Amino acid sequence: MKKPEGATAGRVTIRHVAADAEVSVAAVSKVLREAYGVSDTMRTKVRLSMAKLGYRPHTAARGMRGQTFTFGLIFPDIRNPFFADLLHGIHSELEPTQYQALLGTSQSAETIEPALVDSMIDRQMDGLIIVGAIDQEQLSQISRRKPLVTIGNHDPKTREYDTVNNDDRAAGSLAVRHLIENGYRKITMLSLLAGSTIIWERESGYRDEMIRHGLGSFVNVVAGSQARPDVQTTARRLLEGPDRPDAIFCWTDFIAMQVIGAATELGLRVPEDVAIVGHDNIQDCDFGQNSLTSIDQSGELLGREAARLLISRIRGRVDAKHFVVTPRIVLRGSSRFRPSTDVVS
Amino acid sequence: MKKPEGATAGRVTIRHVAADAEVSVAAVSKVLREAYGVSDTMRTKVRLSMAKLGYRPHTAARGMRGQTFTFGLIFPDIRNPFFADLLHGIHSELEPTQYQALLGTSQSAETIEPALVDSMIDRQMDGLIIVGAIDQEQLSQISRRKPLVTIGNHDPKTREYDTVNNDDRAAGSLAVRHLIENGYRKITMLSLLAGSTIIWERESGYRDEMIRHGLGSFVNVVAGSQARPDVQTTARRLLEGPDRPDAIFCWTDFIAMQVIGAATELGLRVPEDVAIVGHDNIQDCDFGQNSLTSIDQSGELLGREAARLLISRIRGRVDAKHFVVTPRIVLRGSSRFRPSTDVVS
DNA sequence: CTGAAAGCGCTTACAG
DNA sequence: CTGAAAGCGCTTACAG
Repeated sequence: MKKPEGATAGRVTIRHVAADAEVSVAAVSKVLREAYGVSDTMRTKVRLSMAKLGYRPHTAARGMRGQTFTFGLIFPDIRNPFFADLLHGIHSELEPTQYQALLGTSQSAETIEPALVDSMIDRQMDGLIIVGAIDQEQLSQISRRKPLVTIGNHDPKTREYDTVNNDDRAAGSLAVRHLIENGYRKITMLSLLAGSTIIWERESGYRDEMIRHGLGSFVNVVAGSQARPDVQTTARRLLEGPDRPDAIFCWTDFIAMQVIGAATELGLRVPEDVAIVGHDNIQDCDFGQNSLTSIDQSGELLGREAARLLISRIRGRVDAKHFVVTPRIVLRGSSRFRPSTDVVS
Repeated sequence: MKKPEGATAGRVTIRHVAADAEVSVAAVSKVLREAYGVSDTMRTKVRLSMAKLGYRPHTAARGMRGQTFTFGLIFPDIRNPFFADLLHGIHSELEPTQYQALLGTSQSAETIEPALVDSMIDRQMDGLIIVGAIDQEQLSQISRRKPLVTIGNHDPKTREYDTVNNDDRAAGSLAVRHLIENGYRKITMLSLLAGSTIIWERESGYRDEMIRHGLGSFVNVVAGSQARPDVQTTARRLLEGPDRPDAIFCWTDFIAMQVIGAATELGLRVPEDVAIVGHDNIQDCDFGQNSLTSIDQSGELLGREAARLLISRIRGRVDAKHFVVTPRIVLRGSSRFRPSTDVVS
């Protein structure tokens, strides 16, 4: 009585249902899977017995032969609040289905651990959604083993898996255009070292837009790590340097917040002395006293779409889909005013 | 070739390992489980073959008879950033083990859906960690089916499951004591409607400490929902009312941030006109321009401890453990100054 | 349309 | 210490 109960103690199985409905075990299985070739009468009988006995399918047993109805989610890091939006989107898409998501996160924000992928495959996930930086070769290998959808990995040519992305190039342009319209010129981009395709896209969007406006000589991409102390150092160097930018476009809000913090500590006013634009439009952007202009890429939408694609892929689709969502900019206090310019003009 | 591969295509099983090591299937299973009664020679042989063949245990198959090595995590809502801390703690504790966590979240922040619990049980989770409000009767039922640890549910008398908690009573006291020391008197608590044990504890900590300092007549607990519009309404009513409190202790940072936002919009200065203290000490407390005094309950520590308890419970412990962590207060700008008092004294 | 039987990859008594 | 065999709860050809 004190012993842990066996996994199957008292469990109602399809065998019980079959007996109760006076049909074969195979018939029950077919009803369960909504498979072809069951008469209406039989289906009704079986459904009735299932309800009556409170039958619940045993996922592990199903997983032995078929599907586990479980998706593996691989996130690089849960602490970036943007991922909460993604997760929310995935969950809401899955909610009406029988699928559920298993989330695994790396301890490091920089890479995806192969061990995590293996562990998901061991657990017979029906499919995988991988978020973040991981090399194409690895993805290609994974896709041969499991249906795969990536988020935040631009690879529009691949035919092996689906991709879901923000139009990151447009995001870079959007940030620059907004800043220019508000009179900023010396616009620096704070980017990520050891970046991924999304970073490169954002960088080139930034660069192209600067050049388009004749500001090629101000193009300056400073790349650092995501570690908090590093960000502080980089931000301070940038803000205290002889040639302080008048605006900084940060590759993610998380970093932008820290840059604002550093600027404030240095006695600089945002946006009067330096404007800041972030990316992701996380909830914190207008939380408390924060007011950060940011590019919204709708994590929720990206998550929903990824879940949708994975389901359709599991259902048999084999051609690759590449979903891109167009970002929009959300204007807030961190970039709104440009007094010096206003005064001049 | 275009068909989805069977779950077991080309898989290396214990049968292959057994053949390669020239031992029985049962022997391989024993080595795998580090079970009793295998000679060193045999263990070595088997391990060698496992490595050589790249054997990986099939979780679903193990789940049919024994453990799945997977924990089910049930969170009320992923969007409160405090949960990221919990998750992080759980993950870091599990990392060196063979256990993995499956996270399920409710769409509603208020309650745990029973369907979620069922789904976890169907998936043969070895144990469950449930975070947040859920009634004791339901918990008691669940604990009869699965090893269970709760976080954020005070029930020190139960013998059926483990609990991991912040000392929420101390938290309430701590907030009040700090505010009083800084000269605040009219301290209101913003609490949660349809609360849980943690809320009640915080409320009584607040109340007791107020009374202890002879401020019983200022005791005022205002309870609202977590929905954003509601919070705005409640905050505004409180701040615009005839009898504005000079300090507000909010049951969670998430709410505190919104109260600060509302105060700022109303032209009130924080902390000069009204001090704010939150609870959870989430990362956002000193993110960007935020500077929120908050009670730190170390989500990471709570998460780690919950994971540790669940493992030991699965390993056979049957007596209930109740872990309580003592909170500390982290002082920041939102409650630091009390000019009017300073001037008077 | 319906069902008997084999089998998925493990674990667990049980016998040697 | 070691292994043969039954069985966990399903699904999947296959035969009727």
